This record gives sequence, C-alpha cells and structure tokens, in this order.
Amino acid sequence: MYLLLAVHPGGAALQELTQAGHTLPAAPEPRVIPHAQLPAVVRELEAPRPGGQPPRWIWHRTQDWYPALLAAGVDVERCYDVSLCGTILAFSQFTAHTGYARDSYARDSYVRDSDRVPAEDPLLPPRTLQPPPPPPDQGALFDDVGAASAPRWGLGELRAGYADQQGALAAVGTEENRRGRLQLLLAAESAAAMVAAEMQHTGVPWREDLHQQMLAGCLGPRPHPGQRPARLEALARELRALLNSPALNPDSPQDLMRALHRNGIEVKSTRKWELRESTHPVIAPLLEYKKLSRLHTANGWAWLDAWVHGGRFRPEYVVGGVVSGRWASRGGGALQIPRQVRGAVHADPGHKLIVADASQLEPRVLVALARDSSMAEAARDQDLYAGIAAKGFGGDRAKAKTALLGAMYGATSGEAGRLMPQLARTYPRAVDFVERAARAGESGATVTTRLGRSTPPPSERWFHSQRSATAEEQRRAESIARSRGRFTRNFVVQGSAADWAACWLAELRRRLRGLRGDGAAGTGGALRPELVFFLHDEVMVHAPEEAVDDCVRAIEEAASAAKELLFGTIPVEFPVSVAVVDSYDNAK
DNA sequence: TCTGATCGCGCG
DNA sequence: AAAGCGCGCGATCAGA
Repeated sequence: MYLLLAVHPGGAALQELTQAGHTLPAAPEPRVIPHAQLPAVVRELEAPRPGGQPPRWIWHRTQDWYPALLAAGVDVERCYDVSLCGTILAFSQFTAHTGYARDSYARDSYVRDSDRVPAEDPLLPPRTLQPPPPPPDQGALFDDVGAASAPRWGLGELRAGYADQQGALAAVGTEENRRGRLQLLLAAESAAAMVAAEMQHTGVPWREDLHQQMLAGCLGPRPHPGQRPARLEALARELRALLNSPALNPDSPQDLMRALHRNGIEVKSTRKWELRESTHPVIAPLLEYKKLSRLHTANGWAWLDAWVHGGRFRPEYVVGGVVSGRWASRGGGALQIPRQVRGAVHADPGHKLIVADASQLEPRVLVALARDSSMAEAARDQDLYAGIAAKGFGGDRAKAKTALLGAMYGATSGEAGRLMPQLARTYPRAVDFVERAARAGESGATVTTRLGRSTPPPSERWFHSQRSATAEEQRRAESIARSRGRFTRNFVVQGSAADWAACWLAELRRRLRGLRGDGAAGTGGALRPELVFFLHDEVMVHAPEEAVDDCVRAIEEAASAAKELLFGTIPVEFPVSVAVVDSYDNAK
C-alpha cells in the first residue's frame, strides 16, 4: 500500500494508492487530517495487520514530515522521499535519456542550485546538490515565518512528481540490472532520510560531566566569556617570551608567522605539519597551544552549551548533502567528533555502545567495481593493505597503503605518485578503473556509482576554460580539467562506498526494528536498541546489554546483505569490525 | 560595522 | 604556481 502525504489547507492531505507507477490511478478525494491528529492517524495505519505489509509513505521531504511524527512518538517503517530521489534521478546517467532531468528543472517548485558555479573556488565543481536550508531551530526568531521547515508540496505536485519519477525509473534499461540498482538506491536513500531524522531525534548519548572534567583537566577552570582559559593564557605568555614578541596573538596566523620569521624560523605557513620540521624550542609549546586552542574553540564549554542538552548531542544530518552521496551535517560538527572528546560519548546505565566500522571500505569497493581478481585475492585478508603488500610491494604495508590511496585520490607527485607504476603492474584492472574515471572527468563526461548516482556536469568554468586561446589560458584549462579528473576518479569509489553504506544502514535499520519486542514499544525507545550515529563507514548502536548479541549479529548480517545487493556474489569480503564498549574512546 | 574570503584543523 | 578526494566550523583579516 502506498500513501501520499502532502500539504493541504487546514492540515495534511492523505491519499491511498492502490498501485504505484508512472500512471497513477484516479484517486478519491483525499482525507484531510488536522495536524494535531496526524500522528494518531499515522500510528493507526502503521499498526501491524495480519498478512499485510506496512505502507510506504510518499512525501516530498522526510525532513518536513518525520521529525514531528517522531516527536509525537510515532515512527514509520518505509517511505519514499520524492525530493532526495528526484535529485538522484535528475543527474543519474541511467535516466539521462528519459528527459526527467529537463522536465524536473522546468518544475519551478523543484529547487536546485547544483549548476551554480561556486564563486570561491574556480577549480572545484559544485559541491552541494541542494541549497542550504534555513538555519536550525532558532526558537522565536522564525516564529513569524513558521514555514522555515514546513512541508511545501500539495497533493497535485506530489502526485505529479512521484509519477514522473516512476516513469523515469520504468524507462531505465534492465541490462546489468540497472533499473533494479537505481530502485535500490532510491529505497536506500529514503531509508537513510528516516535514519537521519531518527538519529537526530534520539541524539548521541553524551556525558556532559565527563566532557567538563576533560576540559578542566586540559584547559583549567571555565573562563569568563571572551577570555582564554588559564592553561592557554600561560602558554601564550610562554610563546611571547620565547619569540620576544610581547604583543603576539598566537591565534593570528599572520602575526604568528611574522614572529616566527623574526626568530629565524623560516616557515611558509603556520600549519602544524610544517612547524614540526623545525627544532626551535618554541615549537613544542606552540603545537601544544594550537591543540588546546582547537579543543577550546571547537569542542569547549561554548560547544557544550550550544549542542548538548539532556544528556544528548543532537546534530542535524544532511542526507545527500555531498555529491558522492555521503551525508553532510550542520551544527556542532557532528561528523568531526575529535578523538579527544570521544570519552564523553557514553552508554546509559544497563546499556552498551556498539561501534562498528567497515574496514578499508573504499579500496574493497574499488576491487569489486573493477572486478580485479588478483586484488580480490589479496583482499581476502582481514587486512587488505597487508594482502596487497604481500603481492607487489615486498610486504611493505605502508607503501601498499600509500599507493592505493594515491590511486583513489589521483596523486601525481611525492611517494604516492612514484608508487603508481608499481601498483599498476601488479593490479592493472583496479588502476585502469580509476584512470578511466579520471580521463572521463577531464574530458567533461559524467561518471556514475554502482547504484546509479552520477556526478553533476562540469562547472561553467570548466566549459569556459575549454575555449582558451593563449598558452596561459591553456595551462589553466588543463589544471581545471585535471582537477575535475581527480574529482571523478574519487567519485566512483567514494560514491559507491556511500551506496554500500546506505544499504548497510537501511538493512541494519530493518533488522533492529525486527528486534523490538512488543513489550518495549510503548516506552519511548529507552529500552530498545537505537541507531545513534553514522559516519560514512561507521555506525553506532546504543543498546540494552541483553540485546547486544542480537545487534552485533544484525550489523554483520546487514553488511553482507549490502555487499550482495550491490555486487551480487563476488569473491570480495566487506568485513566489519565491531567493538562493544561503554565509551566511544574505547572503540578501535 | 558588517560580510565574505582565507587559514587552519577536525573527521572519513 | 601547483595541487591526492570529500566535508564543517571558528578566528582572523580585508574590503565595503
């Protein structure tokens, strides 16, 4: 059963579809449901019924509808996010012949700014597929607007948008199961949108007291606003003395660089890797200052005040926020929780954190994409890099890793660049695969992930540079082309890894829901396993101790299901490493 | 005084 | 000038 949910004057419009496809059956008048009653109606429709599958909710944006339902204690099993799926379909090479992209561009309510050239960096292609939504909840500031994150599509638009998408999907050829793969991607992306909303609702369990203890230990007591913590102030004094610069502000790169130069330390920047080259006595306290200053500004007391409430860190996740299909986040630096503060991520009493990550996901994805059987054999090892090193690199693991990463990122110089021929000799198929993606990107072509997510077309700047006349412009054009080549080279690997991760997440969500007993259903979630964090190739489940074994099994089963869904039966493993811990810093 | 770019660093 | 990929964020700095 498919249920369309759209905006309607006075509430929400709900319409049932008896069949879903590109021609939607004539439908009866929709049910109009006042907003206050929507959660109860959804709960009723989600209730298990004998022999029946749960409905699939079709809505414009999961972010518009789902948070309020979750807040009312209602969750749903399946959905179809027309906005996210529309973005995939508008760019996918699998649907390029269908005209869907062109038609959807014409639909003015379909907002996208992906073909806008970023003004700040002429070398880079556009990075985001959607315009940044309004800032996260700022309380009363936006009350008069009220529509900052309100649903936008009425039933007519929703029906038309959904039908167009189903039409495009139906027109995808079945060779190599392209249609099936794209359909899988749409389902996984929609599931990811639900997971993101659920994780945001649940939050990462965060022990504010432990965090504050750590801050006090590293920085001293909490300073007054605008002042440096005691430990930082002491280090700043030491730096000023050592550099004979009484007015030095170590937070200013310019100021700092001048002071370093005055003391004969000839650095070209104040980055820490460059500072480490010098042996001057000021370097050690300077690096210490930088480290603590970063802690204070990025994850200090102000961060705690802003982002942690009621023992939970609730960042906003942006599904599809990266062109490759990775998630982005907004607020609190959710995808950059430093190792230094991970001790504050702590399970509730009677619970454990299950932290699982897909080891060496991207190189394994490359092996599978390229069907490189010699590399597959080497990757049979739990440690892929060691396996690669054993054949082709004389057992030197570090070299093998550098070479493989270099191949995926497009290294041309340094050690990684020098190792490329060596890698290509032993593993020609894998190297050829990324090389072809790079050459396609350089020439302006689109590349596509395993499940059918494609790069946007080259930037206006790329097209413009093609018409270069002078030698100078020519060099510039080549630089722009190489830059796009590195992007597309990496896109096929990073994006296919994101395909895999989305399937992993979706499969895991389904299994975790299957673990919920009826008994715990009404307890608001406190007594059942919950996905609380996802980071590219890593998931965290917060689970009651008695559910840990089942959760670990679910994580592992979901990983092998994801591999099967993407690649079928192939001799490549995607092992996950699982840690059951009280505190995040004990994982890995 | 405000705004947008740049530097630098955290994560994968 | 050349440059291994993808992000978010805070402080500083330059320019309006």
